[in-house]
Amino acid sequence: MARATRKVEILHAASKVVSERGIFNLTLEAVAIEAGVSKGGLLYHFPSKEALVKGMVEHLAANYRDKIATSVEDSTLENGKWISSYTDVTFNNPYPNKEMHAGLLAAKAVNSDLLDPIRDLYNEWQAAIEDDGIDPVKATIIRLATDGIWLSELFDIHHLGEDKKKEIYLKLKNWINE
Amino acid sequence: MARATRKVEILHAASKVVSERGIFNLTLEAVAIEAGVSKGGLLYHFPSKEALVKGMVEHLAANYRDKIATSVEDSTLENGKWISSYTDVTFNNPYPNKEMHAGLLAAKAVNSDLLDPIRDLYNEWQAAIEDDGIDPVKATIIRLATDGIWLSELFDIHHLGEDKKKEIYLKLKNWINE
DNA sequence: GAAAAGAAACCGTCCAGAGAGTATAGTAAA
DNA sequence: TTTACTATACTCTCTGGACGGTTTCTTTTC
Repeated sequence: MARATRKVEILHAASKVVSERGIFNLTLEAVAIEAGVSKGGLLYHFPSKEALVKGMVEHLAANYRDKIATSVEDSTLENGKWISSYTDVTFNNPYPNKEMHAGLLAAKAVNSDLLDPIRDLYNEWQAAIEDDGIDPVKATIIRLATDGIWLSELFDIHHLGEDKKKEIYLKLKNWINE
Repeated sequence: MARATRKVEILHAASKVVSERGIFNLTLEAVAIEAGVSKGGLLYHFPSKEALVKGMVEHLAANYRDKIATSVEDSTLENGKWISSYTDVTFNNPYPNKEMHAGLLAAKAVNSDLLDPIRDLYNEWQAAIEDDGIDPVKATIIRLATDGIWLSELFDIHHLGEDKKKEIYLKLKNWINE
């Protein structure tokens, strides 16, 4: 309805196509149909496929950044705000992760330069994590372990059960304030 | 020359194409040229694109499994053989990782079922790691952290410097025997 | 405040190019 | 004779993007 919404709807549709049908099915027509828009309408908003994927990445990067930033602001911790927020959001927010998966795969496939917004994100977070009031090596390991779960979910390679995942989450969180 | 070699050469060529030019350039013709084989010759060995990607995944899975198995056999550790080997191989072996990246991306793009050999690998390793004589949660976290580095290298998102990477490696290795 | 004008947000078709896979005829070596 | 190819040509399908509409909103003018 509102105008900004349509673009976002299209981006969600694109993510959905990638998630459910794979990158090779990320065609303009498939996205248009999924979004309930004609091909012409899609191209009005995103003049090329690359522009569409760029939109996906930028959108999810902004989204993810906000989530983490909000979590950091709400944190009452003395030390380890950033790493704690990163772990919380990434472990407990299946939605942005799904979009992230689709966006990453699409960008990697279409044009690696499109990953720049993600690179910026990671540079910011890595810097914050290393200046988070706790041992930077420890903090980085916690981040990496969090990303490790991500990798296996992205490729659907190995799923730790929910219980094991929780154990790991708790151990990591606990380690922050050790 | 030898018959088994040609197939392997083609698989390497395919990985190279994916690594250097992205998944969308993984065409039969591109692989054939890269491998120094005609398109007909390529199709003689791999009758379809899917068969080619299947070959890639199976080859790298076998390769990776061997590397880890050899490392485990050579290990003199009482406890933590598996997790230690996994970390060693993954940190210090850029070659199988590059192939792994290409194979994963190609399989994910073409047909997720092709990832089954990787799933088998991970199931085996996860089982071994949980029965490795050390706290299974700790061992799993070490594995995940190792995979985390992987993720960022796969997407070329963020590179810890070699020095930081080494610090992390040492801390993880040290943690095994703590 | 109604009508006209213009911009924004779409729709639907067409086409050129590319790539997967087929077909086929031939070659070299073991 | 079989295996392991080369080389070329051809079919068939799909897809990105161009293009020329049409409708809906917004603003201006009288």
